[in-house]
Amino acid sequence: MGSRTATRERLLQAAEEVFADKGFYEAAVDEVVRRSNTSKGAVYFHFPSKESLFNAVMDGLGERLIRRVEQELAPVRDPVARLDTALRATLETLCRHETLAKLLLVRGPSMQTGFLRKRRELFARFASLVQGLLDDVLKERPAANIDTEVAAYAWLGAVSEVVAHWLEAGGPHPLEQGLPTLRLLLLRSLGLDAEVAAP
Amino acid sequence: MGSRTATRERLLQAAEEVFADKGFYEAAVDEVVRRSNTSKGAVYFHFPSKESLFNAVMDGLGERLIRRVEQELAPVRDPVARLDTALRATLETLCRHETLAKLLLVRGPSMQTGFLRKRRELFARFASLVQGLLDDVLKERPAANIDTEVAAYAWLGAVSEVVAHWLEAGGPHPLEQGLPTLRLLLLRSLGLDAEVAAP
DNA sequence: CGGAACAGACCGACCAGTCGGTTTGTCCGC
DNA sequence: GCGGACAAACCGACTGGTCGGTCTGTTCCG
Repeated sequence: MGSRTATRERLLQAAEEVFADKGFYEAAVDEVVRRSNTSKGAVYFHFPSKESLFNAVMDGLGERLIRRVEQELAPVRDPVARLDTALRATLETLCRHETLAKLLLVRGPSMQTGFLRKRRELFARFASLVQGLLDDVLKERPAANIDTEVAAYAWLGAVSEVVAHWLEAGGPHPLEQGLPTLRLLLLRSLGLDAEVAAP
Repeated sequence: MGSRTATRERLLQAAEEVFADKGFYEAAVDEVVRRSNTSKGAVYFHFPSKESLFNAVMDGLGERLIRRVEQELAPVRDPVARLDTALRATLETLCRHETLAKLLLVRGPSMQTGFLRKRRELFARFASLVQGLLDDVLKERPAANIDTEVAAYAWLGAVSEVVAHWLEAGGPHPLEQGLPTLRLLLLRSLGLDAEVAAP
């Protein structure tokens, strides 16, 4: 039955859950063991350390998130629509996988020095993607002197915080209440009042 | 000389530094002791636990930040100018006190479950302040259907992320490059193109 | 039989918190 | 204006528990 490498997946799955609701430090390796019905031996057979297990989890989640967004982005050509799509896809993905969102935006930070590097990497990738979208939009619209690097990080932060507020404190739902407002703010901030009624 | 309560300040000061560059878990109480030239006894005389020491630090910083912004806000009457002032004051304060910024926006999260509550509290206070400012601006301008709660958190997130990116990765400086862009995005997103040249 | 994949008892470092003791300040009676 | 009694503030060696990581098996596939 469960091929040998399936154990690795069970570990990653369990680790994702445990890290998501305990954070790195408060999560005990033994808890991951319990929740995956494996053993300490299995953990340290597949991963050299707790930290590397964590990193594997984060890498997996980050990869999935970015890939998902890029996939939805692929068929869309119009720059404004691409921006729009990216925003929606990101919110959708984060809402659909609360574990991911919690780890990335709330619990993730609840970890050690090493995690900050991981988070930086991921945010940098995402930011550069967003920056590209912004550049494309602004290419033909002299929308004023906007530093698109700053703007990209600002938007990452905005989305993160809205989702985090929902996760932590039961704030407005990112998709239902959040998306319309964020969309409006985003388009407006780029000087695109006309496009408010796009698909 | 050093009155009794001065020790408490030394402890808070040292704790602030240590927590800021180690995070909660990687910071050892003994390190705080070393850096404050006191003793373990002093720590546990003034604070019942490591966590309460941390909370005291966070409360102090949060209080200072909010008070500073409210203070700068006090003499300003025009709603748009108030928004503008809040943005600038926040960025200035965060840049001037890197320790504060690190703890609040980067390292802070690197702590345990209890911190999330503290962070939530602080962000909630700040968000409600910002929401008030937004409401005032939008009161007489039918700037469309913006959920000001969402918008407030979005702006907190935007500012946080820009500052964090600067702290962590040496991104654009929040005041020099960040402020102009953030200001533009903010005003634009509220439909205020005219005011771009205010003081 | 050999080795890869796992099980789980065990170890030891690390560190928050304790506790008996020492110092410093304060207040009183004389 | 002084001793001494009491308490608040502080010191630092020690401890007790926790948890990441190891190590000695055991299983099972080829």
